[in-house]
Amino acid sequence: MARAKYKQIVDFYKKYITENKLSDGELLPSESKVANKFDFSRDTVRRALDQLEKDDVVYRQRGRGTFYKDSKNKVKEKKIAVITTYLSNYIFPNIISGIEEVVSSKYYTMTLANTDNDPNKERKHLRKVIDNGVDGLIIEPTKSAIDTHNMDLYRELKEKNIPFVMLNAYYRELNPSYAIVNDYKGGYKATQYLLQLGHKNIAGIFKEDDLQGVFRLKGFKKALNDYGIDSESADVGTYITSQISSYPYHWMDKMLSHQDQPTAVVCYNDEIAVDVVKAIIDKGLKVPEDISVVSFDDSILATATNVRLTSVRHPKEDLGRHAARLLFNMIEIGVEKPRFLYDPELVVRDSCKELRRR
Amino acid sequence: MARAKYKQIVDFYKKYITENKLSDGELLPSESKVANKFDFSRDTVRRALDQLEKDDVVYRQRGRGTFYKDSKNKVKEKKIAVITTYLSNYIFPNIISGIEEVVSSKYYTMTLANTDNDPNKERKHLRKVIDNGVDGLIIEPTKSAIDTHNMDLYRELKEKNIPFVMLNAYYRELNPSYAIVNDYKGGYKATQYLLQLGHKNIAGIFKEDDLQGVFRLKGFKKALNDYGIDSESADVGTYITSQISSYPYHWMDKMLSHQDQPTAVVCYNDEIAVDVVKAIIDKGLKVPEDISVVSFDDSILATATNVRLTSVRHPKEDLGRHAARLLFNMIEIGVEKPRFLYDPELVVRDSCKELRRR
DNA sequence: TTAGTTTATTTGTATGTACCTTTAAATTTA
DNA sequence: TAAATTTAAAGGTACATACAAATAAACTAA
Repeated sequence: MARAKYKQIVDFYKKYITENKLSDGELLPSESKVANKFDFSRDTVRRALDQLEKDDVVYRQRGRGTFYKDSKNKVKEKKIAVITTYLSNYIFPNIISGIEEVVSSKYYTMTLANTDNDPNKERKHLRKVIDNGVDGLIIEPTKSAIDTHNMDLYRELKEKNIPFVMLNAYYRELNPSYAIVNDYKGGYKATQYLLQLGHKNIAGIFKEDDLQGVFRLKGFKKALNDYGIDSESADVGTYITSQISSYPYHWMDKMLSHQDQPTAVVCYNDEIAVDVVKAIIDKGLKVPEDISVVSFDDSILATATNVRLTSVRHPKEDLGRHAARLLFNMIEIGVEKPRFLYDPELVVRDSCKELRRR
Repeated sequence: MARAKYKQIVDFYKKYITENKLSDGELLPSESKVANKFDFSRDTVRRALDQLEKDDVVYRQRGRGTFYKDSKNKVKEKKIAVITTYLSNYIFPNIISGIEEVVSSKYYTMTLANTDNDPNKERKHLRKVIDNGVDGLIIEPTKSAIDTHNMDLYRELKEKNIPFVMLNAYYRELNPSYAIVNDYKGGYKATQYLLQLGHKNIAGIFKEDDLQGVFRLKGFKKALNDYGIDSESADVGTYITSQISSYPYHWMDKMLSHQDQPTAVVCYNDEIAVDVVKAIIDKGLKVPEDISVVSFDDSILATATNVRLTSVRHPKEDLGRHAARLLFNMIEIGVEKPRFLYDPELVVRDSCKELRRR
């Protein structure tokens, strides 16, 4: 069967509704009339009306007829989900605020969840999102550099055509839509700045279980190499999420015991920088007089501390806004792979000192 | 017709499902078998299955059969809405994080919106929440002390039996469920602390368009009176939301030009305290040596600043958690008016000095 | 053993016919 | 004129029949 007859009738009724600009409650041609018109059996017409009734386009009343049921009474608010690693601290409130700003300007609501950078929690929330049905998803992946064991669920998102935008980091193999900061360039610029101030012995501390850290480290090494310093000889500390509370302080403390103490440190982000600065001060040294520090994200911590930190800007609210807009482009216009890549600059403050050229 | 035949078949299938304790996806007797069994036409059986399919009890696959669709797969996730004045700054991320923690431990999702303390935005979001249907709402009212022009919508919430919990402040006339801090006591304790340190000339700056500010001011005055100081003679500055960016600094600046300069200031919250401290420092004075400062909320600002602030504790995450739990008690157990009133204590840090008794 | 083919079973589409129930309008009656 | 009755039209239920399309199991050939 090329095309079911009853579907022709469905189309006929739909066309009738649009062409005659019917409004809510208006009468449609009766079953028998349409059956005669097409020379189909009345049962075929009924089958079509069954379909339309199921689809909530018409309602029927015995003895009266079949009536158009206007869809404007059933506009469903659309829902998007936002899953980030954290909610309440650091730059995340700003990112979320940016998303909310865009979301609530449309007829959408957003649901929030956080993973604490735990892939199991991420899995739970992804499952929930898929099973429950959302119109779109903004997600910051957990441990994006090492752990991809929720890849199956990400693929399920794609199979079920649930539009999603990856935030802050993305899995290359998924070839997804994303809104991220160019961390490689950020790492390069931060390090380049120190090099231009005359620093040669530059240490770095980076998180290695998310892609932001991996790329920042790559940029760090590239800058060193470009300025004639073997990046392999540089002191680099790496840590993972679970070590976050103790590692940075102790690593810096150890660095300061070296005979060949670094003159500058590149820190994964402002949170780490705060610990690093504390370790420096506790050793009786000063920032930037003895040690220069640069970090990332330009968060509230960068200015709240005693030494205002020189930090690579993170767009925060703006990244959130962009992520939301990308998602809307996918949902409403059907844009395939919209992307936003932010090229960060360095915000220079008081935590770095120029070395006299030797 | 006494009873439609197809309804007998509907009942037969329903009975079959319960008696054989079918679980999701199990096969049901085929159309023709049932038709033969009852000696009805197959079309009548189909009519019954159409009904069951419409009711989401079965699904059919051509060539395979008709299968039971277990309803436990259709449990709808419940939805609660959270409306706060702000999202991304100050103590709000913590409050929201506390709510989220409780919400996501259950099979709930939460939607977020913020009002910027603007009653019009509040109205928009309330309208959305009511029209769209949520299972519950946590809301921090805007300008709770002066503006109640969304009272009609709050009443609509009650009429439609949508459970809601008011956060941080509440409208007494609604007699609602709430999770708040006892700001009166907080105001009293903060002021009492200064009085006990020997301060007699104490100024205060309070926000007057929300109830937190009104109650904190009341507690402030009560403490003064209890210690034999006429609260009417005290220097009190009040401001509203729109003046927040300029008023506190200038007010403090003016205070310091008085011939009878205060020795201590009670500030509405840490944000204000930061501006007040800045005004003091800009005059060449020091905290706490010249002027003592206490504030409210014990936020990140209280410790991030140069002078660590003595501040009245706000439970933040815990308040969020409590608000969410109260709401669940209303939704799931039907508790009538669950309430949480936090009795705050003062966190003593470095911003106050003891005066020698004269 | 494996790959393709056939067959039986199941649901999906379609037609024709018959009669029932509800509704609203037309007609009749008091 | 107002109330009661009749009638036409609409959708609702039911049966018989036929063939189409999808699926899974049984069968067959390489």
